[in-house]
Order: sequence, then structure tokens, then C-alpha cells
Amino acid sequence: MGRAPDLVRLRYFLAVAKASSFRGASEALNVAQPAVSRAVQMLEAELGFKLLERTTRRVTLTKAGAVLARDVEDAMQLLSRSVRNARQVACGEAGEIIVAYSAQSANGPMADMIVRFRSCFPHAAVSLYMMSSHEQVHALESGEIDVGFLLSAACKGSLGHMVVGRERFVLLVSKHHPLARRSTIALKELADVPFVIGTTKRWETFRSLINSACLTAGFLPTIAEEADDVPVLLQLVSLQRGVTLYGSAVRPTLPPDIAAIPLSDPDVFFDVSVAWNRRQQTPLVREFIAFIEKSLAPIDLVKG
Amino acid sequence: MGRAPDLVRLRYFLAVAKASSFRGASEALNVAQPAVSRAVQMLEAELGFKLLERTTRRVTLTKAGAVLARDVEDAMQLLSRSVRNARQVACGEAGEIIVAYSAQSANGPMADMIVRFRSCFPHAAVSLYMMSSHEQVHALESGEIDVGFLLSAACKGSLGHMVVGRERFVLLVSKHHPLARRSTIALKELADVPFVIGTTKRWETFRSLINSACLTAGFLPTIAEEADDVPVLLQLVSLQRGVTLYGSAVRPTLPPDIAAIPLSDPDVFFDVSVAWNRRQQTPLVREFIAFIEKSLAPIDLVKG
DNA sequence: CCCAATTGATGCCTCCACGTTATCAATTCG
DNA sequence: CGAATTGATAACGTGGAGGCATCAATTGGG
Repeated sequence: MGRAPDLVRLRYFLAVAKASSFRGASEALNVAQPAVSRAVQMLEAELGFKLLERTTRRVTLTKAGAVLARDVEDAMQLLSRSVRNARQVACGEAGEIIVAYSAQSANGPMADMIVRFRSCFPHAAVSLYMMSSHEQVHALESGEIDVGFLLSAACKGSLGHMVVGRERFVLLVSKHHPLARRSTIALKELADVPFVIGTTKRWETFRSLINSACLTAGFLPTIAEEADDVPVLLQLVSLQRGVTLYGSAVRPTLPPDIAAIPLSDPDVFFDVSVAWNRRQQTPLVREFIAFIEKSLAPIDLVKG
Repeated sequence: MGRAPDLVRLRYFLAVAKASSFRGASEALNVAQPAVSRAVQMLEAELGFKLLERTTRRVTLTKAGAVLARDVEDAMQLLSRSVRNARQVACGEAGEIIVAYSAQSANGPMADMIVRFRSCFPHAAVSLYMMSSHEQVHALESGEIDVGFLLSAACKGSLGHMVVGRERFVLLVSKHHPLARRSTIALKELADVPFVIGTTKRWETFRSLINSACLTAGFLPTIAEEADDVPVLLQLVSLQRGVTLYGSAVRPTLPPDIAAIPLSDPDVFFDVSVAWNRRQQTPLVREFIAFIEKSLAPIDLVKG
């Protein structure tokens, strides 16, 4: 009941309708003329009504045939659009990609990369979600996100990843704080300075980065206050409840009453990576990673 | 080259996508399982990219496969809608029909017939055009219109036609005219009364009807003034430039200063027909004529 | 008025494509 | 570890689509 007829027959019929001639259609289709005659006959038999009025000298469309030709042409166009679209998705030219980024990576080169990727892949739908490095690892493993910009330190073995940037720490202090006038500062000077810092799971990776940096300087930071998101953290710094360490890229976005003082320690830095799940790489994800890699190449050349 | 793949293969693929299983799909399709495997393989080979991820125990859609399944389903639905629509046109359930009607038939049973036809054939597009009987004959022969309501006297041999109503004449006179007080009038009383009447080609049929009616009463009407459309004709009657004869059904639409006086002659009437071109009857036209015929049956029963 | 030419339909033959059965390889349960 | 299920593969047969040759019918020209 109501199954669609063979596409070849429909194509032959359309060709006859366009050419108003079986012979002309057969030439346009590069087949022999009897094939076209039979195809249309079979189609009519299958449908149960006549599509063409033949007068051995002239071929005209039936009303029903005209309607069918018009509608079928649209449907076939939709069909080939479907195939083209799927092909684009298959080769990574189109599709959806869900990208996460952490607070620490947000101020780095990530934003620019996304913008340029979007303009290079106009058929791709890029969704962005803010997510801590720790959360991203789980989201990548469960497939909730396709790629993530996160702290390299958070990456696990099951994830593919690639370092996209190295960042030095800056000390964030209130401008009214005694340390605010310093142009640089050594990490070990902070041994007795109270810190405000995130302590929930969300901050796990970044906190352990700070801890290990402080440990190599010979102390463990004194936690004076805890905050769970960046605005509150900055608020607490403003109120001189403590100081905190952050990536240097945060500077352009700081409120005016907070100073960012570079650390003088040469080896204290952290890396930001783009990470992905090796097991579910869609073509578009591959394209995305390749795009990031290519974006990085000139940067590395400058450094090397 | 972007030709569309075989519909059967696409249907098989959709079935697998729905069932998430080759075996399940094969049962749903009532074919053996290898047929489904091969069909999907051929489809993938034809398209050039994978649609399904097989793990011998679980079948999942590729991103491209998911996109294709979604879009192809829509396209196939459109395709079967096209076929259904064409079938409706073929059996006369749907389609376009262009109907003409003359001034004399406009006030008869035509209007009601059109309304009821429209409600019985909701998928049919009925276009209405006002056209004189004379013009309708040409328009029917050239195929510009499908059917016409016109004076039976205008019908030629090449057209099929069917009488749908018989109408008596009424004399239209100004209410200030001496004859306005009469309740009936005999045709021969009008031998010396000046007429206003249409004289162009458009009025040819109706004028010859009036002429022959008058001739049987023993005179030829005196033409005092000519008018080419109904409002002007009525205007001239109002201004007492003359009287005219018209179908009695016009009465409900007359302006208040014009009286309609029935003729007492028993044999003076004219017939209105529905006419069509025998050579280009679309199914819907056949349905229309059959509908009119059926609408007429009860009327004839009452008369007979 | 008839013959040549063109057009669509038909008969016959071939061959590819699809479907079926039988079987294998791999994974999942009990 | 064996039973069962699932998808892939092999071998085989049949139906349908296309090609060739030909027919029937209409048209146009001499």
C-alpha cells in the first residue's frame, strides 16, 4: 500500500515530460528508446492511471501527470539534497560539534580559533559550553561534548589531547594590598600570605596546579577563604580576604581594583590543551582538531 | 555526480536505522537478513561513506547516517504524497477546474451548485470567471475554460452540454413607466415599445433569443438604445430610455426603481446549460458534470 | 496520391541485480 | 565453556531492465 515507485522510472518519466518526446528523452538519458517506453508503461501500470497522452506524433502530459512531474521533481531534489547534506557531514564539512572550555582557557587563543573555525566551516554548528577541566574529562568520556579546551594536567590517558598554549601565573591582589605595588614577585614570598581559592570538584585541577607550584617553592598555600566561581573569587580578592593565582591571560578582563603581578619564578606555568575522545571522533571533530593543529603550526615556528 | 540512490536500498537502510538491527529490519521488511546487509553495503559503497557502525552485537547510526535517515524519511514522505496527490487528480478527487458563467445563468441554480461542489470536493480548486455565452463557446473550444454555464442556444455540436434550468422572461421597466403597474404582460403588446438591449458580440446569443421570441409574437423589437454590460442596461431602463427582457431569476438583484413584469405568453422561455469540451475532459471535469447531473435529478423528479 | 521519414510500441534476447538458502565469525549470556 | 544470537559471506536462481530489430501509425514532400 502506497509505496513509492522506482526512482529510475520516475526519472525516465520526468525526462519524457521535459522533452515532450520518448525519443528525445531516451537520447537525453543515454538509453535506447524502448527502455523509456517500457519504463513509463510500467510506471503507469504501477500507479494505475495514465501520465501521458500519446498520439504517435505528439506526447502531452495528463493533468495527473503534470501534477506528478511537478511534485516528484521537488521530492527528488529534496532527496539529492539529503544525500549531499549527509555527504558533507560524512566528510566533516558540515555537522554539529559541541565544544567546552574552562575558565582558564577562555582568555587564551581559544576564542579566536573558534571564530576562524566557524568562518572556515560555515555549514558546521559549533556549540560552546563553559565547563571546568575536571567536568570536561567526564563529559568527553561520556560523549556529552566533542572537544574541550582544558588544563593539560586534567587530561587522562583515554583522551587524545594536544597542547595549544602555555601560560604563566599572575598573582591577583587588591590594589590596596601591600603587595600591589610590586612589579614581580617570587612564589616563595607567598608562603605566609592567605589565599582565596576554589575548593569544589570544579576547581580540582587548577587547585592542584597551584598546590604543586607552591610545593616546589617549599610551602603549601594558606587557604583563607573559598569561592566556587570566578566572580566571587575576584570579589574576595577585592575585599582583601586573600590573594590568588591565575593565568596571565585573565588580565584584560580584570576589574580595575585588582592588580595582576607576574611571578618571577621561571618554571611556574601551566599548559592548556584541546582534548577529545579517541573513540567517538566524528569527521567534523577530526576536522576541528586538524584545524586547531594547523592554527598552532605558525605559532610553534615563531617559538622554535 | 549527484544522482539519487535506489529507493529500495534507502528503505532498507531506514528500516535498519529504526530497528537498530539488521535482523529486526529484515523481519519488518519481510525479506531475508542477507538482503538487508547487502543493500546497506551497496548503499554505503554508492554514497562513499559509512552510515552504520556495526559491532556484531549492536548497530548504531553514524552522524552522517543519522542525518541521512532524518532527511531521506522526509523526502520519501514527500514522494508518496506526490503520488497520492497525482492519484487524486487522476481519479477526479482533486485538481483544478475553471468554470465560466454568463450573466443570465448567474442568478440561477449555478451559484448553489458551485458551493455544494466545493464542499464535496475540498481538494479541488474551482476558479470562476464571468463570460458571455458566446465567449464561453470559444473558450471551451480553445480549452481556456473547462465548463461553462451558458444559454443552451449558444451551444455548438462539438461541445457536450446538459440543460440545467429553464427560465421565463420578465420585462424590466422603470417603476415610473406606464407599464410598471401591470401584473403580467403579453409579448405582442411590446411591438411598439422601444427596447434597450446589448448589441455587441457578447450579447449575440441573448439578443437572438429575444429576437426570435418577438418574431413568434409577430414583430421585431425596436432598439432605442444599446448597452454593453448589465449595470448600464439597468441604468438605461431606470432612465426610461426603453424596456428590456431578462431572465426572471434576475429579480432579487434588481435596483428598487425597476419593476419586473412576467410575460403571459406560455411558450416564451430560454434554457441554461452547462457545457464542456468533449475532447479535453479531465477526471475532475467528469466529476463536475456528474455532480451537476446528480444535483439535477431530484429537480427533474419534482417536475416530472 | 504514394513513398520516405519519424515516432512510439512490441518481441526477443542477454545480463545484471536482488533475493534466498546455507554457512561462517564474533560476541554475549547462562 | 557451550548455546544462542547477530551480522557478514558464498553460491545459486530468477525477475526485471536494457539493447536490438521490427512493426504500426502519422506526417510531410514530391
